[in-house]
Amino acid sequence: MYSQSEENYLKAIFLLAKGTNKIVNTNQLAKKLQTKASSITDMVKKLSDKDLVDYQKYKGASLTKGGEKIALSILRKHRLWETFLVEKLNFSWDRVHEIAEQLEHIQSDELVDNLDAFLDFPKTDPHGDPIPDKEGNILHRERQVLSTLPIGSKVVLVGLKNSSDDFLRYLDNRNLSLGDMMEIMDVEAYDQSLQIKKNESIFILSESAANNLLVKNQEQ
Amino acid sequence: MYSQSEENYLKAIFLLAKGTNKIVNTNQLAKKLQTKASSITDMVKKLSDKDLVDYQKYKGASLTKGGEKIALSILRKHRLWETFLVEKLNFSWDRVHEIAEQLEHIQSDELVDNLDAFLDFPKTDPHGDPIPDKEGNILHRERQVLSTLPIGSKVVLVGLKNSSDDFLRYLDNRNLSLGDMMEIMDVEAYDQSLQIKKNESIFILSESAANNLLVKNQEQ
DNA sequence: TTCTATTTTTAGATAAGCCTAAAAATAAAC
DNA sequence: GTTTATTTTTAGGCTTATCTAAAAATAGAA
Repeated sequence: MYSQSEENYLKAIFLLAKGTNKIVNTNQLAKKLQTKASSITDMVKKLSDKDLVDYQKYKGASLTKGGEKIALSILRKHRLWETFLVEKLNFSWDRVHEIAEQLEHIQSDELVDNLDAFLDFPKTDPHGDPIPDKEGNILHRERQVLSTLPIGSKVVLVGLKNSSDDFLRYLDNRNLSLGDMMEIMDVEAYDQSLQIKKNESIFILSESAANNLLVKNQEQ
Repeated sequence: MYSQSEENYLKAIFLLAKGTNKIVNTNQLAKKLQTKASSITDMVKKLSDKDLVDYQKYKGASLTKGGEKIALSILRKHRLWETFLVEKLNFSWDRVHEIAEQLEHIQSDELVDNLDAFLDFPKTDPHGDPIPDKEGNILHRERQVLSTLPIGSKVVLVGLKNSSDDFLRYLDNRNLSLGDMMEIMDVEAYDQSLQIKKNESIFILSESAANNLLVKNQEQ
């Protein structure tokens, strides 16, 4: 099939384009893939020859239908494995990314389907990101960035814009997990920090944290 | 750490030497690894430089302590994953080898330990082969080849000398699984086939099948 | 023991995926 | 609208793991 490298490039393009067909440029990819710009050019050309990306010299690359299909299947595997690691093997959510980066390249449709069933067909991974189904359909739930909401909003934490290990541990230290109910009590005019009420206790979130938390209304 | 190829070579040497420190020769390895003899020579030299095998030109290779340690850790992962696939993901025992060949190369000690615990520290894999522990200790259970036992022996099926998919399906078709109690009723002088009683029903096993079945006495 | 057959090694080549350094194209600044 | 800075591509090289074909060593047969 496709090599691990090819799969990683396709996934990176997908994630940088955020699911749209936006063009992703060489330097962005080099940064994401921790490699040199010249390596990106080489591989993107190769992927273009295989009709997995559309590539225009000096402009950048975007996924074709075929490339997107592969990217979605890798993402599906990554997120299913992350779910497995957290739910079945008791990993904390900040320890699973690296291992899932390896597991996502295991080739066996039957394995993925059986894993999906074993996990009872989860819709999102431990970080709240949607898991594409077998056909590559991905659920886009209504999600808003916490920092954009007005005082008085009652919300549920459903996802993270940024899932860096540091941020995940920051949330752990504040006892914040997906599914938590919260209310915005106040916003500090000076630094945009938020006063949050959760289970009758009140704590402070920095602006930057609030920029990375995705929530939905409690009523929905 | 070590590349997938290196790991595969070390595992192949271990399996061909059957756990002893016997010397394995180039052609054997080439056949096992589905590659050319010249490739074997190249890699074995490389492993020798890294002190993972002892290599003598034109003689063959055997594992050093260090090489054996790695081989055992790969074998441990392979057999744990096979157990996972059969027990948790409902794979049949003839479909797991190929997938475990991929999974055995995933690098994470924590993953292996957590998987081991999740499976409740199994001692053998679905084919009856012993699973090395974390330190590389491997349990050698008393196991005898069925065809070597006398008429009247009452035994339990505990392992397979040969785990080819064809043989596994042969056993499935005869409803034979590990743990089954059997009694040798008769041996045909002409072709050494065995008359076996299991749960009050009688069936015939060919000599070649009996050569590949490992059993222990029921009393043990 | 000498000749033949088999096994193993060497030498040189290839493909994938990466690199560095230099050249070319594009974007930004004045 | 030049000039300067940045981005991207090209050219050539390296490493890993493989291969083929030829040479060397070992094993088997007469």
